[in-house]
Amino acid sequence: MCTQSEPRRRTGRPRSVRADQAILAATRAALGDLGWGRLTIAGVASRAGVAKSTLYRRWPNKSALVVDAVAELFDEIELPDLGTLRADVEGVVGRFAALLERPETSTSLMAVVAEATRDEALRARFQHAIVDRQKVLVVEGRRRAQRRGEMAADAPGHDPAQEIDLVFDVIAGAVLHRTLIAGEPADADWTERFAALLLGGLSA
Amino acid sequence: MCTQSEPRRRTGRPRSVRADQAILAATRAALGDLGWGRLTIAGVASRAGVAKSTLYRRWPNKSALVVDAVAELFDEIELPDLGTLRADVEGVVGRFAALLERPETSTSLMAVVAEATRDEALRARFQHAIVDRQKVLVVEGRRRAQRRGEMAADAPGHDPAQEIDLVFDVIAGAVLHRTLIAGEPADADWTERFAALLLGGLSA
Amino acid sequence: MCTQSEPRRRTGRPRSVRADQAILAATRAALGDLGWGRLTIAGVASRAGVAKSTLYRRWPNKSALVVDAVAELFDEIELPDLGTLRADVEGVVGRFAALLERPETSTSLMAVVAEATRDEALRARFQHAIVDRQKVLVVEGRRRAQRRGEMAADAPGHDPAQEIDLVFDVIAGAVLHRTLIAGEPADADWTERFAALLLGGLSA
Amino acid sequence: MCTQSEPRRRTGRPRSVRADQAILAATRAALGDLGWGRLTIAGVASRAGVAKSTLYRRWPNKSALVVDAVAELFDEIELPDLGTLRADVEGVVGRFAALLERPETSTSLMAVVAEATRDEALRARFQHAIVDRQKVLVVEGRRRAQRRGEMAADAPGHDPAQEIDLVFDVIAGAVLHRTLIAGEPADADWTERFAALLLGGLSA
DNA sequence: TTCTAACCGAGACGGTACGTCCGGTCTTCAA
DNA sequence: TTGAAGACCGGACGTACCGTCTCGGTTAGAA
Repeated sequence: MCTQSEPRRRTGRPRSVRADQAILAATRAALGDLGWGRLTIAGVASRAGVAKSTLYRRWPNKSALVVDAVAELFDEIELPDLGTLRADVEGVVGRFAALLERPETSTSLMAVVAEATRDEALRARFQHAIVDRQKVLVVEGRRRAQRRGEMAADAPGHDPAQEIDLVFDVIAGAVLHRTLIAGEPADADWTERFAALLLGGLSA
Repeated sequence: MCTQSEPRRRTGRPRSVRADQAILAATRAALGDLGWGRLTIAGVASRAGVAKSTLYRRWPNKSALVVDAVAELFDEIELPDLGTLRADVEGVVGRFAALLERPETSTSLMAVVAEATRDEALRARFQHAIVDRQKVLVVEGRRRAQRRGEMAADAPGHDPAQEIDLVFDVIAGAVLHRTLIAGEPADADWTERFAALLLGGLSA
Repeated sequence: MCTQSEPRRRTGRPRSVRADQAILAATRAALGDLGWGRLTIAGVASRAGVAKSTLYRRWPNKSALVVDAVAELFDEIELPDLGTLRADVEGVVGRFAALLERPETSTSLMAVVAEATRDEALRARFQHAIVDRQKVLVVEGRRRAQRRGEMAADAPGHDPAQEIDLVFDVIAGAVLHRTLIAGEPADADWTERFAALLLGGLSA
Repeated sequence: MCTQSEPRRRTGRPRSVRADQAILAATRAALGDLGWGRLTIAGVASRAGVAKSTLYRRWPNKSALVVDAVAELFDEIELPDLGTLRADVEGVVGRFAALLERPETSTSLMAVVAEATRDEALRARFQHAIVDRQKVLVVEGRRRAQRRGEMAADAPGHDPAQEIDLVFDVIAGAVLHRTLIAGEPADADWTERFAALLLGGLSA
């Protein structure tokens, strides 16, 4: 959501919680049907059964709305412990790829990134709502692998942040490129070969 | 260019060659200044000192124009033989990163990808003008490494296309994610660590 | 006021009397500052230090509010006996002109008339609150003139209503046209010449 | 029309003359159907079969458009020589009243006056397009009456402008008040009595 | 005194029109 | 035929109000 961080006022009619959800759902539906380019604020409001002004009271523009609408999809990603590091990697790749293949995601993710290039506030919102939410999966997978003994524990004076970022860049970037730019599916075969490459690199 | 493949007519006033270049240059300048979202056709025409109709005679719409304008930037990438596979990998990563950090590239590349999600013709144009042009660098680098003996030669009945695609996804994807999505620079340190990871994976 | 004629309920918190006056005064102030076109209900409420709902509980819409706000100004007009018919005519012209030259009157009177063209209820309210209140001045002035012998008494079987209406149309219309449409001041000179013309016509 | 006074450029596609007329006609139709308050720019454009931007290229806002649309109606008023001053007066009163009783006129005239109170440019446009156009009728009627010997010729050193203005205020104002404010028809009977009053005043 | 109905402020709600902007097409004249 | 200029249609944008509504809280008069 957009303005929830503020210390909620207590006077006046409270904002409709149903409207929030209806708008976000309508946004995702519209993205799936029309894509980013054809998506219209008025159209979203209409789908949501809500006045345009109600929508603008919550989000300042199309980009911010879409970020929040898509962010909710990323909440769904979880990584159950699949027993081995290889399985965990393949699992997260599969889930991320599945997400990117949904029409509402693919069309909007890149458009938001493009907008964010010029809009610092949007970039921050995007980072917080989507990117950071993904990175925890890498952190968690790494912790498990260390617990299982598949990876060495962190050296005492060593910050693993750089390594995590790099692995995240490689995983997320590869899936992104495969599905959205190369336009090929990240199917089981590709996933397996990618995991082999990554694990080989990590163990070297 | 867009319509050059057609069999040029002979009658009437010939098209101004200067206009072509002026339009593409103006497009890149406008992308750098304004980003994809604020770029307007009329603005580009004005910068180029050209009428809108002159522009539309050459490109069917905004996306196609931007693809061609950006594609020219990718022509600049070349990969001189740096002596070792590791140096070649670091070289191509560095060049690609430098390209993505130019404002006219970063803002437009993702926007075009987003548009291409819904527009098959645009996707094809994008593939041909940008993606394929990059992939040859991987093919070339691989050939050199084999010549040097750093990589095994292709097995007789084995098609290396899959392997090339995967490596391309990893390289391009990682740089893309690092620079545009994570918003961090792909500096020398990151590049070195990435190359180590990739080469480790390849040799495993 | 608007809803005062109804048989006041007895229970519950009574309406604030101060609010009534504050709203009407704020309306006149806003009319003077902004004119009819820029006047907003929310703005009036804010000036009056009152909530919008408090305002809507009393008046059904903008037009009705403005009619009542302006009507109070017309209550101020009185016609002291100035000794002669000519002086009385000049007196009423002067007072009416002074009223029309106040910014809150000039801007709103015509706008209300325009609205009333389409709204029968508003027209009735306007007639009662403003027009009729003016006409009595003509009636009173005529009675005085007859008493003084400046005009002949009414013939027994003759209804003077038509004559009164006509004179009212001429006086009010001429001042209105002079000040609001021609945009010229109804100064002493014009008033004198107008009175001469009217009295000439009446005595003929 | 609005921008005709400028020295017409010669490059580019010329403005559609049909659009001008279609827009003005649609405005009058909409005024008649809906009145000033409900009239919508988009609605006018739609009636005229024209894009909104085409309309805004010609008129800056609703008021200016309506002034021009109504002004054309005033062009229709002419005063054929009816033989006597009395007949001429009754004639012009009748025509003016007929104009004010048309729904597109009555609803918009006062609204424009209201707007003009705050907008000097609009006031000037209104003066030129409507008020001045009416006043010539008084000038012309007066000239005829002098030619017929019904009125004395102008004294050599005397400027008749003041007298003309006054008579214009009385005629136009009375009809206006009768029809729009009092809301009574300016029928033959009223017209006759008004003419008698005015002519009595003029000859006195 | 307590109850209670109507009030009050604040502000969100569904609507609707505004005036601006831009995309892509068409029309004119000149080169 | 191309080019420059600019009007054309269409339609989304984000803003501003309207008149209604829903909150929590207040304030008399009735019980």
